[in-house]
Amino acid sequence: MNTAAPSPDAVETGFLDQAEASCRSRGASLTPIRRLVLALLLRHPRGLKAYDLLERIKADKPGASPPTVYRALDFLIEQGLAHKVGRMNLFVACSQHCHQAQMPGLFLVCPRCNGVTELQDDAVMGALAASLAAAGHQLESPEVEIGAVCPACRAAP
Amino acid sequence: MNTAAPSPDAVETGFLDQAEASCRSRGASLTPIRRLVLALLLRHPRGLKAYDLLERIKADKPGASPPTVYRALDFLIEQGLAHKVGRMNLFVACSQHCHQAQMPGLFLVCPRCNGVTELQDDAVMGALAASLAAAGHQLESPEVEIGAVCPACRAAP
DNA sequence: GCAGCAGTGCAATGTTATAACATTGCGATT
DNA sequence: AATCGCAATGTTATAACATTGCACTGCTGC
Repeated sequence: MNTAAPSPDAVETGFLDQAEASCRSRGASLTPIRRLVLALLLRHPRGLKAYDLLERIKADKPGASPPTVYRALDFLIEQGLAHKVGRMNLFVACSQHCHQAQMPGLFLVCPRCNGVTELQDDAVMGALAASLAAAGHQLESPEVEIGAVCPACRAAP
Repeated sequence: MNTAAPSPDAVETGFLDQAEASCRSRGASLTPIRRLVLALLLRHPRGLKAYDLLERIKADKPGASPPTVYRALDFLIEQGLAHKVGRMNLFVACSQHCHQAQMPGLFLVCPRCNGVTELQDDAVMGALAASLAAAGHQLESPEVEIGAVCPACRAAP
């Protein structure tokens, strides 16, 4: 239809294909179910709950059950393609390159709208890592989740 | 028994009394149930799950039910006396002075042993706050929870 | 063929949290 | 004293989130 710019669908498909390749390179496979879950997460940047996801999956796969979703999510999280927002039992796609970059990233979770923003700030992360190291601790994962009210919700209280 | 140093019980009671006073000064009251929950949390620095707490409360209050616990926890959290570890659905007493200091504090949560360490690092927190502000966000709460392997667990894998 | 394994379907269950409504206890007002 | 108002608590049920265990399928290498 449109050759001037890639359509959103094309962007999504591109991302999925890339994710698939990246999985394969690690000996894992992005099966249809997993790909579907990832696609759903990509389409909902605010994140989705496991059971919302389940409802949506059922449209394609009527037999889907909780384990279907959780298994797919575990896989995606293992592969660095998705994250769980602990606070809210919310899952989001890691649409950014945080898993490509070596530097850990910040996840800003808005408690009002559930929006998740990924923020890259090497100065902060460097300071944080240094401080943890000084205390003998070691960052668990490259994603640090922080509760912070987003600009939109700050403006409209 | 021992007049040379305060016993652990005395320390705990002192802390509870202090908490009670602090609540009263804000027009809230640390009722027996709430005090009991706080005491249990203090005795378990690794944190407790809501239903573990419930079991223990039942020893004193056989009629206790889930809402009993959750209401007490909500209250304690509101008052800055306890904190929920989102990741693990774990509740810990805020034994430190993080609620007295103006500066937000870091909560280091070890994913292996569930231990929670409170860390005060103004440089990191300052940098973090500045970075968030630059992105238009605002820290939600003065407690920032971070998954980090603790020294003990790092030493003994 | 068929042993082994990753992925999936399915049922049951476990765990965490809240809704909804009734009741109690206590200080203030009349 | 009777009543009201209000915070806290009791009680029941259920919603929401997550896992376990086992059976089955389809593939890959022998």
